[in-house]
Amino acid sequence: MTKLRAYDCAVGCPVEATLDLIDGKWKGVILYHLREGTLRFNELGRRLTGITQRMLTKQLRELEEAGLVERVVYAQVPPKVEYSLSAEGRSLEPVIAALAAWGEARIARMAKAA
Amino acid sequence: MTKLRAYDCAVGCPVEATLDLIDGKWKGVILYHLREGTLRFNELGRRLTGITQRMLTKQLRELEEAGLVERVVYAQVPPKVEYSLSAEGRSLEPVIAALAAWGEARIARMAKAA
DNA sequence: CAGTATCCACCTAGATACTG
DNA sequence: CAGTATCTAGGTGGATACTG
Repeated sequence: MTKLRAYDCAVGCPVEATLDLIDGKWKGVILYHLREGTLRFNELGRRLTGITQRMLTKQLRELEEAGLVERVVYAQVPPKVEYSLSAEGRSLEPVIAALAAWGEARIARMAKAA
Repeated sequence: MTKLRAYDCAVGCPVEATLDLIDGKWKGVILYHLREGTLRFNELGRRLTGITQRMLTKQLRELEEAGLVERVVYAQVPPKVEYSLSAEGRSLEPVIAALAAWGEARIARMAKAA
């Protein structure tokens, strides 16, 4: 037993709750791109450098399950599937914007340091 | 080759840049707790339900290397080590606050839905 | 008190190939 | 077009024991 004592999880957990949803290299960026509007599966893929179809599918399913993204399938051939932010997802926009703004400032600082 | 084409990484990457730094279940929460002031190693540990010493050490080292957290060692027995936000870390406060605020609202919504 | 040192199970995510 | 199916290397993080 080296596990540290636990006595106040509630404090700070909201941060974790949010991060859990937008975690993992892709979700935040997906949300970022969907802010601008609806995108089809491959349109989104093209905006996410290096992601595989498998990963994109997985991340979108998780975002959908979290209620942040909506998926609309058009019954046609060739298939057409559109992804967009749900109301809950749009409520995250200020958070995504904060992440983006800070990231930009940080990148600028790093560039200047070099 | 199923990897999707890449042609505009720069867009949205700031989000990823930020998330990379506060990623992984603990860092965001650590930053959250350090907002309130300097904390010693075990004080911090007690606030992070279920974290092991190994993990806490690792996360703190990474935050330190990212320049977000400062570590001050007092040459005494028993040891005393204090952690606090650096200036760069403090610049993240609005972001952490946004994450926390949204998380709280989300948790409240979920509670009401049940 | 504030860590190190090991060991290990699991998961993540990439590569690749195939399909309705 | 929008996925699914497999396989797998590597990393993440947990458990546990030990220490200056």
